[in-house]
Amino acid sequence: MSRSTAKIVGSTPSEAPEQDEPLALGILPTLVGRQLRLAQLMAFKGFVVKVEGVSFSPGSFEVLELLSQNPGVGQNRLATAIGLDKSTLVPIIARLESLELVERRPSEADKRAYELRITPKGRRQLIALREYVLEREAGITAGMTSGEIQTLRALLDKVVQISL
Amino acid sequence: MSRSTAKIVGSTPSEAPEQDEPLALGILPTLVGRQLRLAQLMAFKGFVVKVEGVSFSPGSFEVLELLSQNPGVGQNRLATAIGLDKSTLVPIIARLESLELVERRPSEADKRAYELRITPKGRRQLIALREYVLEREAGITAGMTSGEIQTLRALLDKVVQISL
DNA sequence: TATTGTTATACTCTATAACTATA
DNA sequence: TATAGTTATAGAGTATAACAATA
Repeated sequence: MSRSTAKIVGSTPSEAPEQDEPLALGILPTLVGRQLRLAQLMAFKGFVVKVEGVSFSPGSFEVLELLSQNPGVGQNRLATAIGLDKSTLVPIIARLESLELVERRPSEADKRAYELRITPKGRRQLIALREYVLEREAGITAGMTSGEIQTLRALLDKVVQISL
Repeated sequence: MSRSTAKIVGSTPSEAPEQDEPLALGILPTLVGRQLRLAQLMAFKGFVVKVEGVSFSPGSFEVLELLSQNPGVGQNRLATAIGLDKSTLVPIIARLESLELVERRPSEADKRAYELRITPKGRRQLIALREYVLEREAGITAGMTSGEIQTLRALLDKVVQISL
């Protein structure tokens, strides 16, 4: 991946760089947006959890975590909370249901709706998933002090909030 | 729709939350990885530049920026610098070429290779693109002091470097 | 009329593998 | 054998629009 060696910025070389030297990056390294993209790419590279032979994406983990905290919610509210469209959630829930990690029960109060609950099996796997996720976290924040981690979280939160 | 009105904070509620209160998020907000994902999502939401009726993705911008700094590079090195596979770059370059923003010239030294150069037209549009990108940057970092921005960039850089 | 969840569809971004033409 | 670039293909991940049942 790219290296942000501080090369000459502001003047354009007229010849191609030698094969072994890194490309000049111009203003790219100064862009928070790009750094955000690269950092996120790195953070999720190879994110595949395997619990009991089943693999999970970050999205599935979030669904299980939210269901463990909010038993009985419907798909609409769940989608909104994760920041996805309701239609996007359909295949995710379907898969989790077929794995018997999530249960869909018709709501009695509202016959259009379903109540989603995590099953005991789902809860067991969630515990293993949390462990994996926390390991990844440790990898992402390796080399940072706990103060830096807190700062990073706070600043990222600002980015998330601002653009809402 | 009668539900328990007991609000349990800090432990897992056994009933679904009311419609109007937000979902309990558990450990999710403490995860830097997730914050990274959300922040990136927000930062690039609706990123579409229109210059002279042509729209550009963040990827196209990076290609133009890198070509303006490194005239004559080949697609392989360019792909590596952006962090993409060489095959992924093919359609991007093809589009930029058909728009006459980039020129592909067969290398004389290596008959397998092409030398990529940004055209004058491409350079003009790049200037407009830079302006848009810097506007987005301002949006992303709105509400931050320049010290905070520097800190954020440094911490994101740590994430990028660490995982290499 | 509005909302819940589903379906059908499609777009973006990305990668892998196999190919060609050179090196 | 290895490399530059292309092609074909496929997989995430996401969205929009239209629909049936229900509110």
